[in-house]
Amino acid sequence: MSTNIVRGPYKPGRIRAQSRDLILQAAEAEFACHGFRGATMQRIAESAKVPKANIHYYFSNKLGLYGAVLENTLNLWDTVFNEISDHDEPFDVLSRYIDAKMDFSRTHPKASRLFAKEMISGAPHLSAYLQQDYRLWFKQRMGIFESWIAQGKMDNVDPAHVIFMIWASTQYYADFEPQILIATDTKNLSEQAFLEASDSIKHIILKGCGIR
Amino acid sequence: MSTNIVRGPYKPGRIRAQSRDLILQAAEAEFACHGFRGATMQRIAESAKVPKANIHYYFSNKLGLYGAVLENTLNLWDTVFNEISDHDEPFDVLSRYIDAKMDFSRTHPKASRLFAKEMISGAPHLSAYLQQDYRLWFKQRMGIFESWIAQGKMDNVDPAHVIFMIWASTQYYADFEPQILIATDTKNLSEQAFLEASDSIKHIILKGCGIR
DNA sequence: TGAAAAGTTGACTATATAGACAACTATTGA
DNA sequence: TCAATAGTTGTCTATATAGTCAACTTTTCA
Repeated sequence: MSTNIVRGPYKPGRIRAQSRDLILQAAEAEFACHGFRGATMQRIAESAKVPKANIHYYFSNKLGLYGAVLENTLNLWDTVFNEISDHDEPFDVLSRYIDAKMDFSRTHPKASRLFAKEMISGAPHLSAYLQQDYRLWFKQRMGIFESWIAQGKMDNVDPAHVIFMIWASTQYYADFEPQILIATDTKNLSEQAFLEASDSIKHIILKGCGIR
Repeated sequence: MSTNIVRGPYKPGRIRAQSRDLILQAAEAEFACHGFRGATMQRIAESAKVPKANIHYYFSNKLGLYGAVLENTLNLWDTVFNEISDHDEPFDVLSRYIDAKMDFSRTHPKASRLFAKEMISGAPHLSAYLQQDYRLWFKQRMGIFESWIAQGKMDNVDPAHVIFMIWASTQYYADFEPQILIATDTKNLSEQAFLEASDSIKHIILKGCGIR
């Protein structure tokens, strides 16, 4: 006797590759929370509400999925930070940059955490991507800072450390949210809280670098 | 015919629980790199150069081992930061605190990363530990800052954000080392590099808060 | 309209992993 | 001295996981 296989309902009509996005979103959350090795395809599938086999229809394997998520995240990163225009005055440029980074932490905490996990793990999958463009971007910004210092527009502080402080301080509100919530005894970080944090960081960085 | 089991050499004479420390160290590195779920007992065993079964002799299970590593790390944390004495002058107190945190990042990067991974994952195993003492410590420090502000010894910046900036900036040099190495195009962070970073952070934080 | 392509699905397989276990060796201490 | 205890080790088992597969349904387009 041949047993007819009983299946769940076939879900049609998702416009082309909508499933792909569902999977990418679920994967982003799962990888951000548990890292590459800690994440499981099963949990990603459940979270995306698709069968696990469906993931393998869209992505070659776990590493391929992870790569796609990382690429997605880096693109997001770029589009946000390319909007920063090169004003001449350090006060304006840094104010805008800090606001933009802080806004990114608020609106894309999972992307920030994914990036952080990858870095803490030694950036095994990311280092290839970053080698080229990243250093160039960094060197250019360093140059701008140095010209500001030469023009007496800011104190003689190593620009690298200034940039690291900005990155560290702004990403902290996304990556270490639990620590902040515990310390401040609150349930979640409001948009208001982010704005206040942004103001404090701007005050300290700008004044601390002697920029006015 | 009974086959005699061939075994590797029995390694005797390790003074009591020396193996335990070997395992704890290996586990710290593995958990710091891959997180709780991404770490495997097999890799920890290989890294510690003991058979996997030996781990289960000292620790009940994977979660027990993780808990022991976390507890170890937290104790380390405490002993380092309890050395900070309560000077009256904010300049001295914050200078010493930043130096101490920075030194911790340099000498215990794995502990810092383990802590970071746990936080980014939502602190599932840690939140219970932190609830009690942590908030108290934080509130006390906040109070000190507020008295400084009232005495006109520093600008009126929300103390919470100042503390977060210090934590973020100092931990960054341990947690995001790969990013720093890529950006600055260097092989590793020397003690000299840490000292320079510490000086930059102190300059910006102290001046930025109007402390002199 | 109908065959081919695109997309979905449950079941399956091979492997990796956490943990249990029994057999062993060294150490202790009465 | 010798039995009890502490510590070490290879093997085994149950389960979890990544990835495969063939059967299915819908969509596309000539």
